[in-house]
Amino acid sequence: MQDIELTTVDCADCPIRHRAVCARCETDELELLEEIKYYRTFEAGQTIAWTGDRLDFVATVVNGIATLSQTLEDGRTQMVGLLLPSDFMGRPGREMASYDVTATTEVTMCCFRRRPFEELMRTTPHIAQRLLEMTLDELDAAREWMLLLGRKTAREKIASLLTIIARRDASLKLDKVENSLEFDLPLTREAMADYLGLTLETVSRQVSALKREGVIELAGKRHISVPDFDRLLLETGDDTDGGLPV
Amino acid sequence: MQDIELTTVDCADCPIRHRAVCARCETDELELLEEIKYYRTFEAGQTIAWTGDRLDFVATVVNGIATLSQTLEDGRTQMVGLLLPSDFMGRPGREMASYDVTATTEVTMCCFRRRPFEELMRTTPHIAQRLLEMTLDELDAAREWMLLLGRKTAREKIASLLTIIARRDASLKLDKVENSLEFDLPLTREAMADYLGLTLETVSRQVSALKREGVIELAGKRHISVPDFDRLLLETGDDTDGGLPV
DNA sequence: GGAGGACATTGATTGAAATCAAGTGGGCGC
DNA sequence: GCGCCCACTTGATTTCAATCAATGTCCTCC
Repeated sequence: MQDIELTTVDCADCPIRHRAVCARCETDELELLEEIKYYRTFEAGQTIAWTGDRLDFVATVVNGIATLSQTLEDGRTQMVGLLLPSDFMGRPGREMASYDVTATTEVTMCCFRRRPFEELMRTTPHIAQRLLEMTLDELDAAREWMLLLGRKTAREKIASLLTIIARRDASLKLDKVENSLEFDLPLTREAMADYLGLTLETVSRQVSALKREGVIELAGKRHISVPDFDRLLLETGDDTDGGLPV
Repeated sequence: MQDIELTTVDCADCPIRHRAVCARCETDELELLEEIKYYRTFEAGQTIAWTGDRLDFVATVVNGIATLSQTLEDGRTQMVGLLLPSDFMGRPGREMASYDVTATTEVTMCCFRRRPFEELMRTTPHIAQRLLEMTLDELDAAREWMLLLGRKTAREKIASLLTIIARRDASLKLDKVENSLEFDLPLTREAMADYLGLTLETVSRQVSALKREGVIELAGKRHISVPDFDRLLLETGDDTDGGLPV
């Protein structure tokens, strides 16, 4: 758990200022946060917390990718969440980590000591409001993942994961979602397998199959290009229509 | 969606007063809620909301059981949540239902029109605080379910479901959790299958297998008794130790 | 009391993904 | 440049759960 103390960045210049738990804060509220925040960096592969560890801070991912995962006695593991920039880690009111948290890439986190943060939540409704909103979104995402884990085929799972990564990537780059796009996979085949409830061999086979059939193209192991995004969407098994109101 | 208007019960007499979204409210705050609340009853089997429906209320389950489920284009369905007494339904700030909500038994709900409720959340931090807490708990439950869906065997899934129902039942009855206990299954085999990401035949086979091996005993289709709860726990694949801090 | 239907069990067979087992290929250190 | 390691691919086989197909068992309603 050795890590590097970083120069603290001014909240006003923070790249995720408008999406993180502090999104709704006014300038004066930001100043309060600014006082209790500190940065930490974790290397790729490093464990940020183990299930059951005492965790004295909560944090926002500033950049990099981390995973949340759970493990059964005999070692079977399931990833239960992906922490991307602006995502929040830790639970106010809880002393211990509920999941294993691992840095997939190098990760920088904006940390707050838990006690002062809990106190701020009480006095600053904007923080609690935003956290509720983010938690509700995460719950929706977890439930969508339940549908994938419980009912989708291996091929649909892969297509769904690629879709999600492609969308997120496009939104970060502020590209409009064109029908063709490309991106890098931030996960190993094994991490993909842990996310999708598959084995790494099955992941590899399905990626190969999608490539063979021209749904995706590979450059190296990790760079994917999708010539026809609608075609990929068709492979996810999801409703194709957006589900807009009547 | 036809339903029966019930005589409104005084919040102070409400059986779930201390566990629901209103748990933290003071007497004066309860009075505000009291003004905007109304009861609705849904029959067993009735659909409370379809995904994408406009939903002008949020609600707390007072009694009965309802399910949240999602469906793929071709009809495969996955249950993503179980609403038990005191659980909250609907999302402040969202107009449409995100899931199909179905009454499994007869269900009574304590409803609040969405707009006034959202307004109350803004002015009454105790409600927002409690809702955040409940949402975080649901997120934990959803993630535990992801582990089950992604990595457990059919037998482990059944054992896990029985464990959860047994525990909840014991907590409702205020029994101390003895090593032997009994309860009724509130779900059909099909609903169990939808929850566990299995087919109803597999559910039936695994229940039969656990019975054959003496892990459980059946009286009728739905009444289960567990002679040795630890034995059942062993079948869930979960860590046996409670995961207490070091 | 019997017909009909919903819910459940059980059996036979198939099939998708896991498992077991070699390989391949690229990056890195020496 | 060589070898090694790691991430990944591919192949052969097994296995668990799905699927297809009968029954069985209540329960309700005439």
